[in-house]
Amino acid sequence: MAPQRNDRIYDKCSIPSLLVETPENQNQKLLKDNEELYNSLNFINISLHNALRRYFASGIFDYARMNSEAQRASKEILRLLKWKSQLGENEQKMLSKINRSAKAIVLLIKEKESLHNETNRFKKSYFEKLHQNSIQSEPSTKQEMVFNVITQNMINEFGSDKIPNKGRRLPKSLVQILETWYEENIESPYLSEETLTLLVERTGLTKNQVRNWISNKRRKEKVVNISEELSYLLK
Amino acid sequence: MAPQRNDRIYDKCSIPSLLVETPENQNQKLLKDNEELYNSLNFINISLHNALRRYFASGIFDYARMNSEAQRASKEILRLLKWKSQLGENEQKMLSKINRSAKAIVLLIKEKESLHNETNRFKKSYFEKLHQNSIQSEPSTKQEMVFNVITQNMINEFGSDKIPNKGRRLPKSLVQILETWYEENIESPYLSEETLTLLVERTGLTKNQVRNWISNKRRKEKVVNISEELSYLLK
DNA sequence: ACATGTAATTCATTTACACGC
DNA sequence: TGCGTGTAAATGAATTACATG
Repeated sequence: MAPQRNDRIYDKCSIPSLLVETPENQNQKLLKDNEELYNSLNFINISLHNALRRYFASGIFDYARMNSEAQRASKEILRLLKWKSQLGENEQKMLSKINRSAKAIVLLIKEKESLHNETNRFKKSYFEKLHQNSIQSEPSTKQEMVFNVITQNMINEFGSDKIPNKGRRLPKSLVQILETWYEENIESPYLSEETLTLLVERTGLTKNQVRNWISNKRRKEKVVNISEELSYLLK
Repeated sequence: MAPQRNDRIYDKCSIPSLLVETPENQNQKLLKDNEELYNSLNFINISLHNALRRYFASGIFDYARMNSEAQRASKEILRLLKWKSQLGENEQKMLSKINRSAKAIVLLIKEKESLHNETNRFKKSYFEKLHQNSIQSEPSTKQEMVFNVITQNMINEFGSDKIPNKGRRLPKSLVQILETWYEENIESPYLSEETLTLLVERTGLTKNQVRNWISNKRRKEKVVNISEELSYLLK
């Protein structure tokens, strides 16, 4: 009934499963028609695939390289896809693989970005508090190191500092947790002290953030219900 | 197939048809329960209805008054509607009537606004061209007069001046015309010289605006089609 | 703690225009 | 040329935070 927004395709396929098959070995028996298009697509697929494997092998997230690789791939694909009527079955399958890899990369990038932002917020409040004027938060050239050093717990501890976050989206994964709780308790979506603590633990958000989210959610549902109600009689 | 955005409820009921019934006479036989709520709603309905009738009787668009009246009504309604379970059938019907009137008023306001904007653009280019420094476009306190004085034709004639309009929405009614043409010619949505002239006449837009719109529409459809294609194989 | 109002922000979409073919 | 493509600017709806009673 309630309009859910989070049905994103690339959440459904796990990233490790993308890496099971090595793309170079697939479909060695090629086709006559569209051979060039197929080869171009295959090349893109391999390069994306390698980018993902590189990351999962080394654990190092080369943001700039991965980003540019994904960007270039998606532009190249759109360039190739001038006329969809030209696409054979094999090209479609290859596109599907490319799409999955590219979206996995985008997903990774976004997660890193949001974690990077939270990291900066943490660093800022941390340094402002303890070393008021001595240590300036060093210009972070190594995003991957920051990512490895800051844990969720550390963010939780310092998350209650007053850095206003008005309008800034919460990470989708956290919203999903809240959304799930709300749907499960749709009959009476109000927080007890225990559920509040539980959700604070699960999400790493502050009490106020959880309370606000649930409150805003109740309001949203209400508005949706009312206007459905009203428009019902409007034919 | 193509996602249409323009299915707005209040486009379906013509405004004059709203004015056929005089609200004071309806439903004189009242109910015991919720009597107070019903009376409040009825009062709002009457005031909105009167605003509309005032406009259609006199032809004068009292923007500020109508706007504030509609705003006040919608706030009052939301305040009354704290719990939808308290709504009886009569209250729902009354809400339906109120909703129709309020939306008609909002529609009127928006149309006036967009016409007012076009009017100002016209005046600006007109005066800049002819009376470079003598006549400054007078501060327009009388929106309703401007609306009555400027015709679509006058706007057409001066619409080809170079006042960039990037990102500014075209009036919905014009977009509807282009949309209709596009759907009718979906098999080959390309403009000949004659169809271009026809659409320029019908919409009052410039040749370039029509060409741009159709071109942007082709691109949009293509992207939609491609991603449907891709997501199909993604399960 | 809640409903409600509303400010600040973001995101996808709309329109306009530049460039190369 | 008109076309496809890239992209800038603006919009408007949705998201989050916070104030009030």
